[in-house]
Amino acid sequence: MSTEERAGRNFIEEAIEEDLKAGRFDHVHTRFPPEPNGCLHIGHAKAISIDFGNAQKYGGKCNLRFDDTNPTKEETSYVDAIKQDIKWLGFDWEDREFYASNYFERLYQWAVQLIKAGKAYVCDLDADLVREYRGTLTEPGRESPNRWRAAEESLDLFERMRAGEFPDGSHTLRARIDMASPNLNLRDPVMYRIMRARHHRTGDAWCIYPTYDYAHGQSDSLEKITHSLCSLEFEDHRPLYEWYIRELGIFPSRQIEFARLNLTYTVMSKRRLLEMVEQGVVRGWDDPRMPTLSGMRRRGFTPEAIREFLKRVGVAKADTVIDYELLEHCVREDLNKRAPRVMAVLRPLKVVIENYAEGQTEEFDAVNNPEDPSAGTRKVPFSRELYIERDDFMEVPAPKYYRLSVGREVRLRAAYFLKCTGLVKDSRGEVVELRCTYDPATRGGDALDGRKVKATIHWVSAAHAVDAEVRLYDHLFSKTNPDDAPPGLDWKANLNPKSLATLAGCKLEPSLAGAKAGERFQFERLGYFCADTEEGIRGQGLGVGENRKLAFNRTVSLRDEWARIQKQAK
RNA sequence: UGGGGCGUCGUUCAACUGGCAGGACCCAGGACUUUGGAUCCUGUUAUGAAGGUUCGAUUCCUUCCGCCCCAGCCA
Repeated sequence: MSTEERAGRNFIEEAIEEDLKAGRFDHVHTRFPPEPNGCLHIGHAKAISIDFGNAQKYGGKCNLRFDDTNPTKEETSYVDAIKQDIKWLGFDWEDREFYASNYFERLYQWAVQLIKAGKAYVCDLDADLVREYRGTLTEPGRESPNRWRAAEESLDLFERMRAGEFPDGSHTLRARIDMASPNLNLRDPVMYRIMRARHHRTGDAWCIYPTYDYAHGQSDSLEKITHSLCSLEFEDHRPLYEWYIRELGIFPSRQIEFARLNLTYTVMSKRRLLEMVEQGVVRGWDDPRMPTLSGMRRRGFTPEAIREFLKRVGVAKADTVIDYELLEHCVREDLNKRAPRVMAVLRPLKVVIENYAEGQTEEFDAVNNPEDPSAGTRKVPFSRELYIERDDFMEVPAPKYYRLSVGREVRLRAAYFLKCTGLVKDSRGEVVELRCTYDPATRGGDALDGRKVKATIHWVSAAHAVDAEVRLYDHLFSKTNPDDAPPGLDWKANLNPKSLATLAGCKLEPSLAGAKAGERFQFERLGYFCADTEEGIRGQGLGVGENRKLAFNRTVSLRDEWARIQKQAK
């Protein structure tokens, strides 16, 4: 292996290669182990790409395993959503869809084995007492009164726990390890708790459920996972997983921990995302402002852009907060290459071309994508009355503003030069219409006399335009770090009240009338937009039939030099 | 205070394991442009601190400082 190949390798890849070289494993088998208690977010996408990515890279396999050990929080609907998201991201677990709940009987038998070996016991302490006996960070814990109870007695009690003889919370099965361990996870951790809850897969078959800590390592072991990749907070749990594996004498996976992904201007914990969903701060898990994969999908992000983003983010052990701008950069880069250009006027201002005959129409060929000649051209209708963007006209032009103003000439994209000759105001003094003239000699956008214009603006023929609703999204939080809240307030105080702006009555070029849900476009000079999948017509795309309602979500704006200049001027 | 981790440009990842600290994003200039887009060029800024070993330290040693995680019958 050349030095070039070695360089740039992350620490997980180095570890895997060491293992392969040293013969600790002769292949690579990983797993992605979500709990079906919420939807996947971009942080999970990092884990997915590490788990599936390393399997791919080393010619191995990656399992999908639902860690469903807590029936009070888990639902089948989340299982389905998670599967959909992983597929969408572009990864495939083939037929290896597993559940920790598949192993309940096996885990139970192992627990029995540990009890018989004197390594586990039934404890009668309730939750409060268990906590009290555990000690603190600096003081050792105390032994449970039942710690040395005979194995036969524990066995009997454990069987009766399973049989449903005891009320919820009255007993637990605990591993007998070390109440004085500086690692609290080793102070006789709970293996089983009594919980009368219907499980999404096993129904009412069980009234005792294994804890995650008891189930996880053995699940990996059962699946012969070689490399169990997880996030940093489980580092302290590794000695516990290894204890179970050792005591049971079963296949030892190697756990390697990496830092989770954080993004500026957002929160990334399922608990908080759930809270926003439940409190109606957002419209659901797939609200386009959410960092969930379903939200990002609806927003218009591509799986390719997300994978590229993750690649650039890298893998390390230091806590990280990635600039949201990097994500934006990656979508723009991807969509620039693939999204067809169209013209859409979000805040319409009417233009009447005085020297263009009433009732006359013509069509122009507009380039679909200057980055991709094979994308071809389309027809765009033109007529005497147009809509242009309000922002593309200034009654009193600011310095360095070189769009339209009375007396100025600009180019209408793919059409003609247009000169503003006057304006019409309403009773409140607001400009409601521009009077203009066009130059017939500039058809297609070039002046034969060689004269130049400083700006090219987009437009839509009023008579041919289709109406749509367009949603403009901004950061969900107004601070880069939502936790940076005033004294006494929490992260919710930093919710951005302007994270959603809904614009009705937007005017789109007619080619957009048949846009299908999920289709992405560049609205020229504005940004990338995605036809919404929720509103409009279920399944068959938008803009047809009785339910006609076109709606687009802004994925990301184009980089905006003018906005920068304005900002600097302030 | 116990244990486990982590400290390299503003952000993130590198530096072939002792040899000129590099890339990407961001930012600032400029070129080009029928998108103030894209593209291209240029530029600013970093090894947490102090000692030590060495011809030479981001890398090895010592001490210190800072940040994150752990006291669920959550995962």
